[in-house]
Amino acid sequence: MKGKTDRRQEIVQAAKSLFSKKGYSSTSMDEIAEKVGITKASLYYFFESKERIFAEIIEEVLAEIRNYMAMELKICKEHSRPLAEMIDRTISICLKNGIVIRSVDVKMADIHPIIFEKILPALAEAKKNLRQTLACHGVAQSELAAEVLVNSVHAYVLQRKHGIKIASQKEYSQYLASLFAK
Amino acid sequence: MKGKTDRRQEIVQAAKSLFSKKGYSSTSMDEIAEKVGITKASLYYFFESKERIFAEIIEEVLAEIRNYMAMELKICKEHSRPLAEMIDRTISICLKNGIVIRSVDVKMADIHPIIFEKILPALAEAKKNLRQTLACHGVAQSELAAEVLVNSVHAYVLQRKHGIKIASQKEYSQYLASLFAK
DNA sequence: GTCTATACACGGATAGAC
DNA sequence: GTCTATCCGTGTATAGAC
Repeated sequence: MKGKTDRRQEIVQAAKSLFSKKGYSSTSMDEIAEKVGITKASLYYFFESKERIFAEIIEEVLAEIRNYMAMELKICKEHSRPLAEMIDRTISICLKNGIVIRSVDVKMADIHPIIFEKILPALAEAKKNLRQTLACHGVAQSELAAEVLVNSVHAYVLQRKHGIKIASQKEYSQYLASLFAK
Repeated sequence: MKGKTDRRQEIVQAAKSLFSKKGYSSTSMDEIAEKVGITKASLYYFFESKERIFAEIIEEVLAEIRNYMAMELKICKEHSRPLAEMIDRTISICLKNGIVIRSVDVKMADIHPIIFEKILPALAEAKKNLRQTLACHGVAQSELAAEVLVNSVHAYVLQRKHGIKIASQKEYSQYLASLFAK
């Protein structure tokens, strides 16, 4: 009925939404299947395991983030734009994806080491791009700044997902920018 | 053989260590029991459920954090001490406990609402004390600052636990202080 | 491709002996 | 208090029909 790629993508979307909210191990294949509107068995037509779905999500998200970060670096080099806007866009991208990938999270998910090793480079490159972009915006100690920024955005997305009261996106990004700018 | 309170405490310690590293739902009662050196069944002599162990850990950690925060607030009001030192001490306390409790984490653990409601006040008070302490140190927008600080320390502890390369505690606390101080 | 049925392992929890 | 044995629900994954 659906194109093969469509279904795959639906599954990835459903799983992404559930993993990001409840965490990898608390999410069952049944829940993913139900969200897609098929049965659990059908998932295994597209993916050989739950871990493989997780790996695909991570690869997909990291690819998008990496592309985005590369673009931000380019923007920063060519024009002079406010840091707050860059952070605001970063939060938007992360909210759209609904999930912020950090190596700790992957380690906590207890994903098979071989899969983990495969995604490490993408993770490292995304972080490197973020660091360079911050440096380009004149942020001091960009390594540590990137660390703080990633964790702040990670927590922001999570809290929004769980309906926990938190500052507006605009307020939050301006605050973070003000921390790094001074 | 052991005093009743001792065993209870051993169980709490083992569970704390495992929950904080692998997360609540990825940790099994068997693992906790093995770490203590008893069987799973024996755990149920002391605790009626896995959730109850979790609740006890949270209560214990929050009590310590709350006391510590109250002390920091007092210190700050009476003497004038560097912010970096306060942050450094906070990280030490969190590393010692091995776990930083945030409401998102409790929500993600999918703990029974009734238990969750019980710990909410302690969570709120700890955060309030942190906010006041930061304000006392002259930190602007202390609400947002507390948010960023908690998440940074949370991530720091987690990364240390998983052996992920990160700045030294001293460097990290000084950096965070420098962000808030300016 | 999607389903029903099922195999199989794991995890939480209890029963009852010692 | 701690154990062995066991119950039972859930979860991943597979077999095989349609």
